[in-house]
Amino acid sequence: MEKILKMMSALGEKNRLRIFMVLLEHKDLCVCQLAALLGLAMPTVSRHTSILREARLVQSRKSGRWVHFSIADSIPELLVACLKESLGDSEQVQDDRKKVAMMLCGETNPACMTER
Amino acid sequence: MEKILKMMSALGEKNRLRIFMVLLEHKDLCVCQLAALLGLAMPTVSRHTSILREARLVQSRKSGRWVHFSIADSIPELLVACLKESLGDSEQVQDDRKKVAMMLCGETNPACMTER
DNA sequence: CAAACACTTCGTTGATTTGCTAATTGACTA
DNA sequence: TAGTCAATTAGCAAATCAACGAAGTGTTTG
Repeated sequence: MEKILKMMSALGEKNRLRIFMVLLEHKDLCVCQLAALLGLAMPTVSRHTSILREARLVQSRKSGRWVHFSIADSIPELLVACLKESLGDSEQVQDDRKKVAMMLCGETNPACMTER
Repeated sequence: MEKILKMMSALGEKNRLRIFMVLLEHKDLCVCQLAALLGLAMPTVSRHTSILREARLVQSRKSGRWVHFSIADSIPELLVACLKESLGDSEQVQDDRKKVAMMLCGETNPACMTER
């Protein structure tokens, strides 16, 4: 019960839900990309990602000085299905999708992407 | 997005998740039965049920001086499936199931059930 | 009509959460 | 090696939340 409870409360916060939905489509985003997306300070995003990780919704992989986040392997399939169905075409999710796509094309760069 | 967010944060609190899981199996429980189950004061339970109702997870029906709660009709099926799968056999859920069954048999009575 | 009962609303208190900046860690690079 | 950059940790202020008891609403019953 504790496990589901953590998952639900992790996803019951707007910024964390946005992070999660973005990660469903774009693997391996780093903290500063997420910070740029959400318009939050890096430490704030770092805490959100660690809450998502403790809830086993997200996993991280360190690579050089970056930490890349992805959806966890062991995540309940029905939860993902439910979220995709319920807000796959929500305005917020679509906006975020576009923003990240632009980021990855290099059209709008957060600090961490200026030289890679 | 706001809708799912409300649902998730409603279910991200232990007592509300317990109420929801119990209602999946027993329709038409009233506030004082839920209060007896959870060991909480009635105003506290009333607040929880109203949060669940605002999140459209639960619906209520007034009958005389009682208010009976049930799972809402329009609830996302996948969410229910996910919760059942994830914690259908959780210890807490099983305990609550037993407690409510005993309550309905009249073996342990909250105040509201002494004369009906 | 008055008392009892189920429930809700209100006001308060203590705990938790979200956001920030500043300081720290660890890894790359000039 | 010193400096830079991504990320985390620590510490703090503001907001939110969960619990309670007291008071109020509406309904049944004596």
